[in-house]
Amino acid sequence: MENIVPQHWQPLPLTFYQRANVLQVAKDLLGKLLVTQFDDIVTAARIVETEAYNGAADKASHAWNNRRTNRTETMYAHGGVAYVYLCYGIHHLMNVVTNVADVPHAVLLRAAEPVLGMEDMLIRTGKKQADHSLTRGPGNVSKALGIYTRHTGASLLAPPLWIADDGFKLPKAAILATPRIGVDYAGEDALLPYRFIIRGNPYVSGKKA
DNA sequence: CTGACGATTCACT
DNA sequence: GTGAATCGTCAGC
Repeated sequence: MENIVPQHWQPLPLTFYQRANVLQVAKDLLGKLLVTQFDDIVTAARIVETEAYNGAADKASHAWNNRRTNRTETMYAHGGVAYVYLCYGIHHLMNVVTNVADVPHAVLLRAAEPVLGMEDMLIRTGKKQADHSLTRGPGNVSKALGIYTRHTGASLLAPPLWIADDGFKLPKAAILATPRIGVDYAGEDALLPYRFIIRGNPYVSGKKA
């Protein structure tokens, strides 16, 4: 059975992504819907964990010190596109590029809660039964939604890959800021509270907070 | 061209 | 808690 994208799911506008404060965008992405549609297969999940990467000033970022390589070039695109890269040779990590062109801000999507297309997520991940691990952790999110490195640079404003607002309101008190995961190499910047989670959500990765 | 390694995950002790 | 999986990327020669 194929799923249909509800009409009231509105793609986030370019202005959402192109704001100057990547921390604000990372917070505002909580509660929004990450949606993919490939060959009429629709899957969607509500974002419950994000991490901000604050451009040239951020030692944890691929774009620290304005480091520019073939891989990171997408981070220098205008806000509103995807930056997807391969980690450990296995995992495809999905980021949202923010701000204007040549400012390499990005938000890593670390966890989500399945909303639509659970059956197809199970097929993609090879799992037999749904549990919280299905879309917990950035590698798992991409796998469940069918996102790969070939989607890097793709627009987030329309199918096949986009982020939508369905009217869901997240209470401000539900947002918790913590240090980022797996960035110990960044020295003091590893301590910055640039990770945002929905408090108590079972899909959030990492140890209990 | 070569070697080291990562914004991770999972199985296993 | 520990270690393997697995390959594109990047610095260095």
